[in-house]
Amino acid sequence: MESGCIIKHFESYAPPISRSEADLLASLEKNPKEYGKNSNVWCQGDTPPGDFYSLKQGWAYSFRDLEDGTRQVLDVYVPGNVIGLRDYAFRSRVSGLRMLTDGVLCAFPRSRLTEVFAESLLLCNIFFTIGSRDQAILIERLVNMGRRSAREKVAHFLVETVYRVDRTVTQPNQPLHLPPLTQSLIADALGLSAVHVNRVFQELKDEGLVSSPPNSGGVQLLELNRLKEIARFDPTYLEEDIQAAMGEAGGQFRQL
Amino acid sequence: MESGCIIKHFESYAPPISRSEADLLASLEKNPKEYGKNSNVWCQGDTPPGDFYSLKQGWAYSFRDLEDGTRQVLDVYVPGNVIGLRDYAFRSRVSGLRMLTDGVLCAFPRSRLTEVFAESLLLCNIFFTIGSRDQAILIERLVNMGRRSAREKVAHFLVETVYRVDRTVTQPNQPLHLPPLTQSLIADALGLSAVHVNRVFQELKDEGLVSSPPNSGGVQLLELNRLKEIARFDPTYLEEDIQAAMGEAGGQFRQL
DNA sequence: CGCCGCGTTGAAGAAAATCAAAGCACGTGG
DNA sequence: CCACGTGCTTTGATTTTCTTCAACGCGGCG
Repeated sequence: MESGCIIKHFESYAPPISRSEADLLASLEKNPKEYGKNSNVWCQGDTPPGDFYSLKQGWAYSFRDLEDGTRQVLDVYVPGNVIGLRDYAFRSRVSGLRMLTDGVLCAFPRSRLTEVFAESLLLCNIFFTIGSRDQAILIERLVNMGRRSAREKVAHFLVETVYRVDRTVTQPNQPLHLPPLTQSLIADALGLSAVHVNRVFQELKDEGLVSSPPNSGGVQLLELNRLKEIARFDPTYLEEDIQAAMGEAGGQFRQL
Repeated sequence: MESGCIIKHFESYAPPISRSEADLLASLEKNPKEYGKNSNVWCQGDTPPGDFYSLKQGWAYSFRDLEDGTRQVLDVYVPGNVIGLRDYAFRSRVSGLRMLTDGVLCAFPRSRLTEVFAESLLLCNIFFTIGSRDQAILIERLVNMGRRSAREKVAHFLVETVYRVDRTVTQPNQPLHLPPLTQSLIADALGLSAVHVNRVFQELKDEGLVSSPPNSGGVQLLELNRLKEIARFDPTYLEEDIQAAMGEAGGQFRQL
């Protein structure tokens, strides 16, 4: 994380980044702040939606609380993710953000984003890419929730999550490491009841596809390929490409 | 539509638009093309994802086809909407786009967008606002699908759709006019079976909340307020605000 | 006319929710 | 060290919601 988590993450979009733009990105990581497990970074309805954040360490998730006491988990974030662009156009937060574990976030004010747009066309494109990717993930979750069985939903959610973790934080030979997702969080993400998620888990455990060692705090995926089959998982929606987005003009910089 | 549907739509985000920027926007409406009802504008997987489109006339929807023959409808578009930003970061289309009625679309190439970013900070912000709004809509659909009953889902979907139509195309004293949504399209949008959607409709009709005159081709909402209650509809997520997004620097232009 | 897409209806069955209770790990305070 | 509370998981019994299958009606259109 030493060289800047955002930069590391963005390099996966656009490997060759200029020095000045790296500086620009680094400036977005100026205000690291620690947040405790289960603390709210912001709440839905907060006004005005002040800052964006980059997640430097730990896991977080965004969610909506409903009038009837239930909630919908919208997305789970891994280190390197940029969070809060979603609220860009609104007067108040459309969803809450809460820490899944202890972690570190870097805030940067919304107005700063406009400056970044003005200063670098590449970064403007990168942020657009992030927005596009965020939409692709939401769409896939929509498909998952709308047209798949509980078993498929759970498998898909797990596989997607390891994929996303893998992209940014996995060390080479570590086993696939998932955040400490509780079953009721998964349920709230997939529109299921916690009880039913548990039953699905039993099934998957009996088949030897996942395990949940009581102490390690989370789930382990034992048979990733089998789970992908069950989920009919197609990772296309996670494989964005800033080069493609910018076309032949890919390398061009904005004149300052 | 004569003065440009996009412009009209964007003025609802940011009323005072400069002449040069209006020209820029107008240039995005240069290639109107007609599409027949049920024709595909593009298909999921099409590569590369060439153009964005603005919907000038008619209705359209985006969707994903699944391996098992089912499909998930992702969003319904009304005139004035900009469609396809979602694919910005990808090598191929993540979803298909099909016409719900005869209509007119204006294409503009992806590369053109980068030029627009370079030329106008305001427009860059506007496109960012569109992306943010698109996300908010997807999130609301996620909530709808995950944590509401079929009755609530249908009510919510209908109310949202009239709201969006209302914003851009409704004439003052016309009755609330919906696109000709088939029940199975609604089902595919909400993750329900067409049969069950039909039963929900029967219920709503019996209560006098909606009607479906056989010839008018669609649904009519008779008791909007009652439907909003049922759906627990909160329009916040449709009320974006470019001014807020740009902050105090709202009026500034990029130096060319 | 006859086909086709869409809406409607009924009956049966599957998937998931709900309700209720108990177990288990972990931390906290006595 | 042990008792206790708390949050999460597990399990069974029951009920609800929604799906599936199958059939029929109905209007438009070649």
